[in-house]
Amino acid sequence: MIVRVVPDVPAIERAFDYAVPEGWERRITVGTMVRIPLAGRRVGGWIEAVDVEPTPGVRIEPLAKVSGAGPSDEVMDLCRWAAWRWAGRLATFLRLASPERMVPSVGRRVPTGDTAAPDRMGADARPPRQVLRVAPATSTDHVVLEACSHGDTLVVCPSIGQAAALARRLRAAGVPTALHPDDWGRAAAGGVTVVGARSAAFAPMPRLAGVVVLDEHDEALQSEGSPTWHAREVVLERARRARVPATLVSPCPTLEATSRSPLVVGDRAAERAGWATLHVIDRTEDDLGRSGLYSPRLVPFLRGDDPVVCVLNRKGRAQLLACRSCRELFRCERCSGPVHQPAAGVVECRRCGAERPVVCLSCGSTATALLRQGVTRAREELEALVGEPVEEARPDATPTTRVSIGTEAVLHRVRSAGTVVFLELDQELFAPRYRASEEALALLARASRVVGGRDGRVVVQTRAPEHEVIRAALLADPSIVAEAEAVRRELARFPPAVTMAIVGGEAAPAFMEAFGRPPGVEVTGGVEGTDWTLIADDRRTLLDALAATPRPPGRLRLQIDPVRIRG
DNA sequence: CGGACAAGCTGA
DNA sequence: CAGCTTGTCCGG
Repeated sequence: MIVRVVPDVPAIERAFDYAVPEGWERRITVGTMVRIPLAGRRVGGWIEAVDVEPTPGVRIEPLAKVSGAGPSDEVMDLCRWAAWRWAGRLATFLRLASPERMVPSVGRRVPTGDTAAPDRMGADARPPRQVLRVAPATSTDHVVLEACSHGDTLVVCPSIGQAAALARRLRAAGVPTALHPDDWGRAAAGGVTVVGARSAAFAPMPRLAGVVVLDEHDEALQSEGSPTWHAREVVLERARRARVPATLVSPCPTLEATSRSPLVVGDRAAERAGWATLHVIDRTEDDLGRSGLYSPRLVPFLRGDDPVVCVLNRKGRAQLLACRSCRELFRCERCSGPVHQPAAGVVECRRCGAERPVVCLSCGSTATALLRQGVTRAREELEALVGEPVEEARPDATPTTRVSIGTEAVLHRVRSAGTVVFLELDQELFAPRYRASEEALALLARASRVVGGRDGRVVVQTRAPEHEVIRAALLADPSIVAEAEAVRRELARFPPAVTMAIVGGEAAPAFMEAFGRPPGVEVTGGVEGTDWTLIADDRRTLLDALAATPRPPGRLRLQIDPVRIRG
C-alpha cells in the first residue's frame, strides 16, 4: 500500500508518497503520525491520504516508523483551511492539532461508521450561531452546561488556567471532560466534552455536537506571532463544517463576532449587576505638569480594609525624563532617541537599546524630573500616600499587601479585590491602536470581574470623562462602544470592515515583488524597509492572492488582521 | 529545512 | 584551475 505524507517541515509545502511495510496497514489511517526518510534524513510527518496511486517515475521509500495517532481527516481539512485563512504553513497547524506526547493508539468509544455528529438541525437548517453578552462578574457555566447536555462540546477559553478551572467544575457537575492538550487521547476517543485554551480549537472531537468560546473578546485567543490565527474563527469554521451550533460568550463582544452572528442580550438588570460600580475621577481641571499620578480625590478609595489593586500600564521607573537644572529632555547619546528609566540610576534608549547612567548630556547634572512615571516610582509614591506597605505585582507572584500596584497583568493574577484603580485610563483610551476602545472596555470588564460586579468598585482617573468607553462601563452597555466602533472601522478601513495583511521580514521585498498588484487589493508601505500593508474589501480576494504567491527563501512575517498594527 | 550541486571569486 | 563561497533547487 502507498500513502501520501505531509512532512513536518514547514518550509516544505508538498506531500510525498511512501510504501507501507507489510503488516503496518492496520495502524495507519489519515492523520497518523509517522517518521519518513526525506532527502537523506528522517523527519516526522502526517499521513494525508491512504491507498494512493504512486506518482510514476519516482523511487518509493518505505515509512520509517509509525509514531502514533494524529489529527482526524476533518481536522486535517480544518488545518488546510486555517493555513489559507491566515496565510500560514500547513505543518504549523498540523502540529497544533497533534498530541504533545505521542498517543500510540486511540481506543474509540464511538463505533466506526457512527462518527458523524448528531444532526440536531435537520438536513437543511443552518445550525444556530449566537453571541451571548453576559456581564463580566456573571458565571457562564450554565451556558457551557446547556451546550454539553446536547453531546460532546468543544469549549475554548482564553487561558489554560481558566480552562483547567472550568474542567474541574464540569467534572464536579458530572460531565465527562477532557482537558486539552493533556487528555488528547481521551478527547480522540469521543464521548467527552473538551476544554482548553486556544489550541483546543484543533482538538480531536469525533462526535462534535457544539462549540462554545468563552471571553470571545480576549486577545489571548489570537496567536500573537505569525500566523495570527484566531481560535474564535477556527471554532466557528469547525462548527459550520460539522453543522453544529456555536455560542460565543463575552461581556463586551467584538465586532468580529457580532458582524457574523446575532447578538443575544439577556436581562438588562442582571447585566447591570454584573458590572462594577464605576467611579470617575475627572482630572480635566488638574494642572497638566505638576498634579502627579494621584488625585487627592483618589485617597478615600485607597483607605479602608478592602484589597485595592492599582493599574498603571508603564513598566520601570520613568517613561520620559528631563534634567531638573537645564530643563533639557534626556536623550540617547548614540542615536538621540527618547530614553526611559527601567531602574534607578540608568536610562535606556527606546530606539537602539543603549544604556547609560542618569547624567544630563548638556549640563552634567544628575537631578531628573520624571515627566512620565513608571510603576516602580508610582509604587514608592503610593506607599507614602496610603501609609502602609505596597507591593509591586511581579509576573510570577501574587502581591501580599492590601494595596498593590502593577501593569494590567495584575488583573490576571489577583483573584479578587474590593477596588481596582486605573491610575491613567487615558493611556488605554487613546492608545495608538485601532482596537484601543475595545481593549480599554475589556480592561474595565476584567476589573469588574475581579471586584465581583456591582458590589465592587472600579475607579478611573481620566481627562476624558465623557469617553464612550467610560459611558459604556457606567451604564453597563457595551453596545455604546460597539456602535461607535463599527462606524469608525468602516470609515478608517480597519478589520473587520476589511481584511488586512501586514507583510514584513527579510523576504518581504521578494514576496511583494512576486505578489504584484492584484485587482481588489490595496497595497501600501514597503518604503525604507517598513512593512507592507495589504487591504481588501473581500477577504477571499486577498487570501487567494497571498496563497497564489510563491514564498521566497528567508524569513517572512505574514500577519492577517493582527491585533497590533506596527508602523 | 538542509544537503547537493552548480555557478561565480580568488590566488598562483 | 583547484579550492572555496554563495546561490538555487529539490526531496518520494
